[in-house]
Amino acid sequence: MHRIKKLPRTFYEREDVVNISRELIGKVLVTELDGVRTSGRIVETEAYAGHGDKASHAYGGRRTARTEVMYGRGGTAYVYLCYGIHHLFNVVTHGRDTPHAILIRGIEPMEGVEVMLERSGKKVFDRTLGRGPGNVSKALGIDTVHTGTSLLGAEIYIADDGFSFAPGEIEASARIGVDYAGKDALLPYRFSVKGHAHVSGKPSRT
DNA sequence: ATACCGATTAACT
DNA sequence: GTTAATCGGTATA
Repeated sequence: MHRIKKLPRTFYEREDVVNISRELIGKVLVTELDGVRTSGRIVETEAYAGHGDKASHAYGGRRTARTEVMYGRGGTAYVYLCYGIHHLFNVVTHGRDTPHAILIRGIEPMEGVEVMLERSGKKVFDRTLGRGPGNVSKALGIDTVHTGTSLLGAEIYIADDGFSFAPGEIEASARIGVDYAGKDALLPYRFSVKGHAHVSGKPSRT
């Protein structure tokens, strides 16, 4: 039985959100809601570097009821609704008053596949389960009521099960859907496992 | 109060 | 490759 270690507060409360973003690739995102446990390995992430990052909701120090969570401690969930339909799950990093966050964009389903299929309204397992940020939340049962939830608690957390991808399997690229961010849209803040089926976008070639 | 828009997805042509 | 769906957040008055 492999041992699973929940990531500690110190993992999240560090300065370099981009680096943390890369480190999250290969970790396991777990939700345990209403006694039902579902999990998946993170294969795609994007870093949002707070006030200095035009693509971030907290750009320029913007602070509203929605983004308030990002100004809290590292190790907190920031969930919001996009396009009125999709719940996007983010991990808040850095300490108080520095609104860094990491969007989880893709997971490879592990435990509770049946439940995830049901939540996603799918009949059979395929690559779209857990592929793309909206689908990640749907599969894991995360929605906006979970914003502000501590990742050190029992409901939602990220763990290290000892597995890791080889450095060469992880690639950096520009973030998705942030064209409005000008030059910040070009920053290589997106990390993904090369050619992995549960990474959004076209299959990457080597 | 009202108006515009989005860290997307799925279903089209 | 293109586009409709859909509604809370944010800005503006």
